[in-house]
Amino acid sequence: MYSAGAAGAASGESGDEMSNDDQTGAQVAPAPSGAAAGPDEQFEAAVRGSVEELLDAGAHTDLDAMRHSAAHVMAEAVVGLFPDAQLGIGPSIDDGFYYDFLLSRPLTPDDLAAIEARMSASIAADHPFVRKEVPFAEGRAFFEARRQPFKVEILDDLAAKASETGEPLSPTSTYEHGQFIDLCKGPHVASTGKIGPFKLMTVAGAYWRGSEKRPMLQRIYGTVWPTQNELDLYLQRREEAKKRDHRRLGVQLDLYSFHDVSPGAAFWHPKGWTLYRTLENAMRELQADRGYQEIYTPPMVAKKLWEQSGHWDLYREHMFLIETEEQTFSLKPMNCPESTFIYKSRTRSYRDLPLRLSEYGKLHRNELSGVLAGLTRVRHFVTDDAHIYVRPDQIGSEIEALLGEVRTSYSWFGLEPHFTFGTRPEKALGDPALWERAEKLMRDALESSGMRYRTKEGDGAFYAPKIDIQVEDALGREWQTATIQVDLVMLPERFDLTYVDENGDHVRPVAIHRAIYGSLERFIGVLVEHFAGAFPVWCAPVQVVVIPIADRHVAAAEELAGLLRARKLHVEVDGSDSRMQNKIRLAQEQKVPYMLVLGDREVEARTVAIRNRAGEQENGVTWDAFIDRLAEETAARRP
RNA sequence: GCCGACAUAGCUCAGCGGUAGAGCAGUUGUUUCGUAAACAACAGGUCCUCGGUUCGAAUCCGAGUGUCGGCUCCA
Repeated sequence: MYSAGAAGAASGESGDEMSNDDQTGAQVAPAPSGAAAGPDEQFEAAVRGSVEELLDAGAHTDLDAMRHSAAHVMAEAVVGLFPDAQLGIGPSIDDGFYYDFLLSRPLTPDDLAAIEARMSASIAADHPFVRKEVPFAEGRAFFEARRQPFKVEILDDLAAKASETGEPLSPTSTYEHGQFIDLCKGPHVASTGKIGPFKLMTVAGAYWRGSEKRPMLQRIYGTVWPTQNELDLYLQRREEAKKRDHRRLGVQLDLYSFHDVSPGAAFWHPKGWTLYRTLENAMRELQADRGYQEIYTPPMVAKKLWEQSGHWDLYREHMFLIETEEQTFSLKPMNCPESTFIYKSRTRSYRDLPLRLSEYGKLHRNELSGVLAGLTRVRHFVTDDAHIYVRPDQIGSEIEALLGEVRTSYSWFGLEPHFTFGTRPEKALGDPALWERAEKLMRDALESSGMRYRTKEGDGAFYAPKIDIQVEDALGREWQTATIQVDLVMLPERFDLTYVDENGDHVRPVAIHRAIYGSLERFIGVLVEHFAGAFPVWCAPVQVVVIPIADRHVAAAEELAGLLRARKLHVEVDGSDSRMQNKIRLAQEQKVPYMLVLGDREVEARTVAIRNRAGEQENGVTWDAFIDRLAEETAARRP
């Protein structure tokens, strides 16, 4: 919205919303429609808080322009209620808009209602949006006089930038509607009457220019759509997402819970832990097929190891420290450094490589209290981690194979992985030349694999460039899960790893860090929301509920359950004295794939009446036939 | 960590200065039932914690803890 020379706005994608957490991951913004990236395309975001970012009101389409116009109308309403309000920025975003304000007091829900009422009045009045351009100095003086220091700051930044590049200073453009005037580059709809049905959603804090060193403003989020129907659909979608919230379903399905005695760590209930182990074991099987060897290393490690690995310098703030007997230890935030002890426990030959060491290590990261969120952002979690030591010539084929692991395991859930390549970050370990080499190796592997990926510069781990994998859930939200990193720096150099090559020389191996689920915790959170709790048969914590119709059928039900358990299938018997209808209702609510009804007919014939959770019915199936069918379905791991 | 909101029975929530309520779940009894809720009785609470105001606090105020919505961060 801010005036002048914001041609670079198109780079705004919402890439700056992207997370680069590699193992716990964080939710990433839905991929912007324009961001479909082929192998050659770069994915670049405006630097957070930069003048480019501030200038980009996100108004690239007609809908964006309307949303951005709604932000102006909201600002008009807020200024009406708070004449001293200082205005930040107010761009359009996915599904709506926001505007940031510095106000004399915190906003309340009542304020939101009052703001909405004023907005409606302004829209009804159908004020035209009028663009004006004035010379820079005049524009600056105008906002200075109106006591809008944030606007003045933006203008001063523009001036500074212009004098740097030697370009002429563009005139200041403003948009005015009714009594309200704002620094803005546009575009806008013709008049306020063109703004569709809207709703203010929430108030939140937001640092000015995204910097925790700057003042915190109050941000109001709103949504606006061309038609009432689209607004209703959007609100319905949000309701649907709420119903799928893994925090809510975790309680409903008795999977896990959270307690104030351990913020950021899940308490796994029997059913949740069954799911957890099922996923873990599926991955173990895949790893066994690929020649991984599982290890286990201590969760608490002395400081000197972290000094050697570089974590002490670059990662200490996220580590839980423990002082004992005048030594400092840390709960490990990553598994990688410890695997080197196992690597170094004997002299390695080139014939030993690739050496694939997997570890389901318990990790602790001291995340800020404010970022914790259910299973998706935790302080304690386990990754399906592995460190693969390879010869340089094996990197390409290994990465190829790892990408195959991702495809295979994600197909168990019907998830379609997306790939992002992250390069050397600002805070990075080691020689830039090594980084360049590692990046080239990874890029080559990606290119030769022929798959689509996008690049995010500076998004690598502090010790290695990485390929991150995101998945989209059933509601189109993207989550970061897996990661593959090619490390020439931390493990090989800092821990002085070598192997003996064909010539008898001691040379450096390359360490590939990889996690396919990423954190089990996070992955399960994503799965719960993706499936809305109705897990595929193969990993459902309860695959079958046997429902005896009357007491006299309970013994047979237990017998059938015993046969199922003997095949490692997860079964429960509802032997309560509830009526059958109620037992079915409860099993439905628990999203159990199969309900087996046992009455006189079935017990006599040793058959079952099958009802699946879609409500489909199949009668007279023999016990053996059902057991074989379920065992087959479980082994096949179909989504 | 920062801004704001919220915290009442196992769960979902009502009550918002005058000795704590509902539905579901639980227990017990009756019922033995054919594809999404049988009937009844009973039991269940330091109203998050600590402090303050008040004759009196679940209710008002302050601090702490946790959670939620964001921001920042995120290997």
